[in-house]
Amino acid sequence: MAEGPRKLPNFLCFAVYSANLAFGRAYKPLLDPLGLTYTQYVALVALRESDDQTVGVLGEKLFLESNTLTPMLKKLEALGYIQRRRDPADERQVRVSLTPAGRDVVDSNPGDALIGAIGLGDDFAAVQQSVIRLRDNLLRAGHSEPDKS
Amino acid sequence: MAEGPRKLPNFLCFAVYSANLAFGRAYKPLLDPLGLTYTQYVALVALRESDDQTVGVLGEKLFLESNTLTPMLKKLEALGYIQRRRDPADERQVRVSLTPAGRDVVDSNPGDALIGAIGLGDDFAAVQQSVIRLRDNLLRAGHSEPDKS
DNA sequence: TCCGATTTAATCGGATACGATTTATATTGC
DNA sequence: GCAATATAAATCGTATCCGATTAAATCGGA
Repeated sequence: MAEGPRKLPNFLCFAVYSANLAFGRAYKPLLDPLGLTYTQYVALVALRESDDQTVGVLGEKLFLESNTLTPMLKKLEALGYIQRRRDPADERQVRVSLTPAGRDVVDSNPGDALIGAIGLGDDFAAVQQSVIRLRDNLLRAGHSEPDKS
Repeated sequence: MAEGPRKLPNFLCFAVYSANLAFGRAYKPLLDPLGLTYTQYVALVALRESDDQTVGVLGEKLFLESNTLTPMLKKLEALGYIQRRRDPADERQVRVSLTPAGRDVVDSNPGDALIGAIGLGDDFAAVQQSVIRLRDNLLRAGHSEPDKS
């Protein structure tokens, strides 16, 4: 996981870990006035894509499962930003949708205030693609690793 | 925070967020046999750099504070991987060092098993530097933002 | 000296993550 | 049609994160 000397700054995993912390802290002053946490905001962005998503489908997009999502979605419902209801056609599933208030909040794009702070310039898209590729490679490796051939 | 259409895959923050989740999941099978979590392992790497670091100095390296570190360090101490003791010259500070067992664990470089899974090839160093730059820019923006001139 | 301000770590409460289990519903095989 | 299986979400316990507060020790100025 590290290239040169085995110190923290040479660990790619630590760069990603600490960058994630930094994003959370940068978003906080933007989201606090809305009563939202960073993760809750990300969930609202995912919910903007379509109405009546199941918890499972939402979890695939967010790389989370119901153990994490259920409490968060209940909180977002209590805040009035989403609606949750059992699917009448399959009572096992819960369908989640933005309320008008939730759509207003997410459509205000509070993260735009950070675009200047990122400071990657023309590299923005390239870095984003690399991080996504890294993520997908790691997840793929994890899925197929239990293969002890 | 997003460039093109405002969907989750276009958010750099989400790429970083989900890549961090992916790292944690990729590390888990490597660290479970050692009884370590991902964050605990990162702390051990930071502790390898020098003996008798204070909680505060360690927190600067990890971008964490005592509210997060203290419970984690107590756990690492209970596992026998580190030693904690009050500094006799300044009883406010706690000095932390790896035990021989802790040094053995971290020197085994368990993360090396992931180098192949990352799959960034020659871009490894460039991506790492970009993510670090991104992190530092975000943190800098947060520190000076409370300036209401 | 001595008392207020500062510093350091620890504590506390709320919000994720996540493995493991549970509950409720749906599907399948016979 | 019904028991066995499978699936979806929820629940539970543990471990981070983090804002806010607390406790203890040190420092500093009059």
